[in-house]
Amino acid sequence: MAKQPDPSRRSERSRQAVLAAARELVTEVGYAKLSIEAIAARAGVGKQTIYRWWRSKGAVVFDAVLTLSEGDDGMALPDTGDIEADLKTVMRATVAEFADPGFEAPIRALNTEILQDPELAALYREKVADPVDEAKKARLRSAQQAGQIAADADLDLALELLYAPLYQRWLLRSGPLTADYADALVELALKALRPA
Amino acid sequence: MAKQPDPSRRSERSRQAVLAAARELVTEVGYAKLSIEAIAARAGVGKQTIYRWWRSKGAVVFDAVLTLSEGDDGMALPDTGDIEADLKTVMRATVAEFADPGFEAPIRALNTEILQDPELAALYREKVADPVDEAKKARLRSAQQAGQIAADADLDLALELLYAPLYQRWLLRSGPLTADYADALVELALKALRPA
Amino acid sequence: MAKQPDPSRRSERSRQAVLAAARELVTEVGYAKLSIEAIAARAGVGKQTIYRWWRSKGAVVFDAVLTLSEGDDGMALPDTGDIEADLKTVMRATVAEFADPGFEAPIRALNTEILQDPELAALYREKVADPVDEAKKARLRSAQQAGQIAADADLDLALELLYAPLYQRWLLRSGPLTADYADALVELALKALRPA
Amino acid sequence: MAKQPDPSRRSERSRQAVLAAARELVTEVGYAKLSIEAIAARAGVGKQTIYRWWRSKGAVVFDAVLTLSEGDDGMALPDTGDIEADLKTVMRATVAEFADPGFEAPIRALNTEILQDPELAALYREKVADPVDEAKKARLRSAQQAGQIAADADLDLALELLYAPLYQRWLLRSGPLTADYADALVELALKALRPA
DNA sequence: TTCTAAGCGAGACGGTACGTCCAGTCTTAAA
DNA sequence: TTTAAGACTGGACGTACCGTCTCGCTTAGAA
Repeated sequence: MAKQPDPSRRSERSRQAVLAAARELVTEVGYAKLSIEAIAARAGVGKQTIYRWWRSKGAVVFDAVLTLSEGDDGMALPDTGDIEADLKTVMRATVAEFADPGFEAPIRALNTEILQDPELAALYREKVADPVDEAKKARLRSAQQAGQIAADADLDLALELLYAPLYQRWLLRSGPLTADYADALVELALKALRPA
Repeated sequence: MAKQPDPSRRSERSRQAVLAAARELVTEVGYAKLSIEAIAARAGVGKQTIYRWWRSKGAVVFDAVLTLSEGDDGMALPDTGDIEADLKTVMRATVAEFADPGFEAPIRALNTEILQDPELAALYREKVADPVDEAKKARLRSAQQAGQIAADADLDLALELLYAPLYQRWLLRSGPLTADYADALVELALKALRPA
Repeated sequence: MAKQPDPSRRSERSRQAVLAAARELVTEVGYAKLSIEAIAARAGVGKQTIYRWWRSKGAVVFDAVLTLSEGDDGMALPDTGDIEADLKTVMRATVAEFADPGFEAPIRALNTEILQDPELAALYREKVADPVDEAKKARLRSAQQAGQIAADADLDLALELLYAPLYQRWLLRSGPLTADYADALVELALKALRPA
Repeated sequence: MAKQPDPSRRSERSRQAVLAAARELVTEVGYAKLSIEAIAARAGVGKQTIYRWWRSKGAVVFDAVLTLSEGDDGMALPDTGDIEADLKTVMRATVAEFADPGFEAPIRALNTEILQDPELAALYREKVADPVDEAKKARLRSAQQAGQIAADADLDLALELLYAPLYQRWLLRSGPLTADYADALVELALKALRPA
C-alpha cells in the first residue's frame, strides 16, 4: 500500500507558493499550456511537493481557484424585498467578474478540468456549487413567501433558467455579456416564475 | 511562404481513417489522453498526413465530431402546429443522444476544446451552432405567427432559456437528464415566452 | 564552521544496522543501484544518521566491507619454510573467497568506489592494502633469507607479479579463477624471483 | 515485442556529437557525475536519441572510448627480433598514455563500467581486449620461435604476468607509473618466461 | 510511356513535460 | 543532543508525445 504523507507536517509556505504560481500561470499562458514543472519552478518548490499533495494539474488549479473565492463562503444574496432588483444586482456582478481576465482565466481553466474529470466535478459541486446554489435558493424561497414567485415552482429548475443562459454565453462566448443582457435575462426568466 | 497542400490529391481513405480513429480513441481513452501519435498509429497513417490537413488535435476531433452529425445539415425541426409538443420532442431526442456514450464522449471532447480555443469556437458556431440555431428560431418564429409565443420575444434569448439549462446540466453533470426533465424545462420556459 | 558530531554519543546499534543493511543491499541489488535511502529504510535508521557519520555512499560501503575482514588485521601468512607451498595456500584461499557471492559483491563494490575516489583509495591503501602487503612482504623476506628468493629482488614488484594477475582476472572476469590457476601463477612468478 | 530502430536511418551527425560530448564530459566531471541529460544537452541532441541507440550510460561511454582507439584495430606490435626491447617499447607507450588525462579519464570510466556490467565486459573483451591480446600473443609466439621464450610457456598467463601489474598499479594508483617501472617489470617478467 | 512532383506510411530527429526516485538538508517529537 | 521519521528543494531518470524532417513508395497528370 502506498504511503500517505502527514498533513500536519505540510509546509504552508509551499502550499501558498504553489497556488499563487498556478493562478499566475493560468492567467499568463492559459490552462492548456500550464505545466506542473512551470508551477514548481515559479513557486520555488520541488515537483515532488506538488505530486505529494495534489493528484493532478487539475487539482492544483481547482485549489488555486477556490482560494480566489475564499471568504465568499457564508455569502448571502441581497434581499431588499424586490426579487427582480436583487437578481439583477447579482447577475450584473457576475457579468462584471467574467470581464476581469484575472478571474476569467482561472475560472475557465477550472471549468475545463471539471468537464473532463467527474471526480473533480463532484468535489466542485460539493465545495462550491451546492453552497452557492443553496444561498440562491434561499433568496428565491424568500420571494416565494413574498408572493413574487409561484409557490409550486421547482427551485432547482428556476435556478437553471436564471443562470444557465449566462453561464453558456460566457463558456461558449456565444454572445455579448453585458449588464443589459443580465437585466433582460432576469426579466424573461421571472415571467416563467411568477405566480399564475 | 509555406507550401500549401493540394486538396485535390488528398487521400480520402486516409481522411476517413483518421477521423474514425479519432472518434474511437476519444471514446476509449478520453480527450485529455488522446494523442496525435495514437490516432496516426490506429489509422495506419503517417503523422505528417495529419499535420498536413489539420492544425491541431482539437481540429481533428472537431472534424471527427462533425462527421457524426453530417446529414443533419438541412435539418428542420418538426412543426405539428403545437410548439410545446414539438419542443418536447426535440429536447427528449437531445437527452437521448447525450445518454449514448458513443456520442457523448466525442461531443464532450469537442466542447472541452472549444472552451479553450476561441478560433475553433468561432468555427463551431459558424458551421454547427448557427445553422442549428437558425432552424430552431425558424420554428419559434412559426410559433409566433401562430400566436403561441409573444410577438416581441427576443428569439436568441428564448433559445438560451430553452436550451442552456439542458446544456449546463449535461456539461457539469449537475443533475439527471431525463425525458421528464426535458418536459418540465419546456413547460417552464414557455411560460416566459407566451403572449401576455 | 560546521558542527562536528560527538562520536562518544554515537549509537552503536545504528552503526551496526547501517553496515549490515549496506552489506545485504550491495549483494542483493548491486552497488550501482544501492541508495542511501534504501540503506536507511532497511536499517530502520534516519537518513540524517547516515549523513552524520559517513561522507558518501562509498564511505558506507567501504566501512561495511572492512567489517567483513575485521579480525584479519594482525594476520600473518603461513610460514612452513616452503615459499611455493605457502603462496599456493594463500592464493587458493583468495580464489575461494572470490567464489563466494557474499564476499564477492561487496568487495567488487568497494573496488568500483576506490577506482573513482582517490581519497577513498588512499584510505583503503592505508587501512587495508598496506598492512596486508606488509605481511606478504614479511613472508617474502623470510624466503629471501632462506635463499628461495633472490636477495636483490624488489619485493613490491614481486608482490605485483604474484597478485596482480589474479586480481585482474577477477576484476575483469577475463578467465576462470581456479585452484589450478593459482598454482600455475605461483609457479610461473616464482621462476622470476628465484636466485640466479 | 519492443520495436527495433532502423540503423540505416541513423543520424551519423548525432552519433558523433553524442560520443564527442560523452568523451568531453567524462574528462570534465568524471564518470560518476556524468548524466545522460548533460550528454544530450552538450551534443544538442534529444535524450530519446541516446536511449534509442544505447542501452545505458555505460554503453555510451564504452562506444565513446572505443572511438578513441579506433584504427588501432589491425595493430601489430613491433618486432625487432629482441622481445625485451619490443616489450619495453610497448609498455613505456602504455605508461605514457595513462599519463594523458584526455585518455586516462575515459578509460578509467570504461573500466568502472565494465566492473559492474558483465555484459559490457564481455563486449569489451570481444571488441577490444581479445584482438589486442591476440596481437600481443603473436609477438610472444614469434619470440618463442626465436628461442627467447620457453616453448612450453602458457601465453595467456605470460600476458597477465607482463601486463596485470601495470594495469593494477594504474587502476588502484598504488604506485608511480614511469618508464623505469615499465622496464623493470618487463625484465622481471621475462625471467619467468625464458627457456630453462 | 516515361517523367516528375505530390501525397503517402514510416519513423528518426531536437525538444518539453511527464511522474518517479533519490540526494542531501531541514524540522519535529520521543528518548 | 542524538535519534527515527519524513517533508523539503532540486536534479536526473527513462518514457511519451510534440511538431518537423527525411526517407522510399505509390500515384497522378504533363511531357
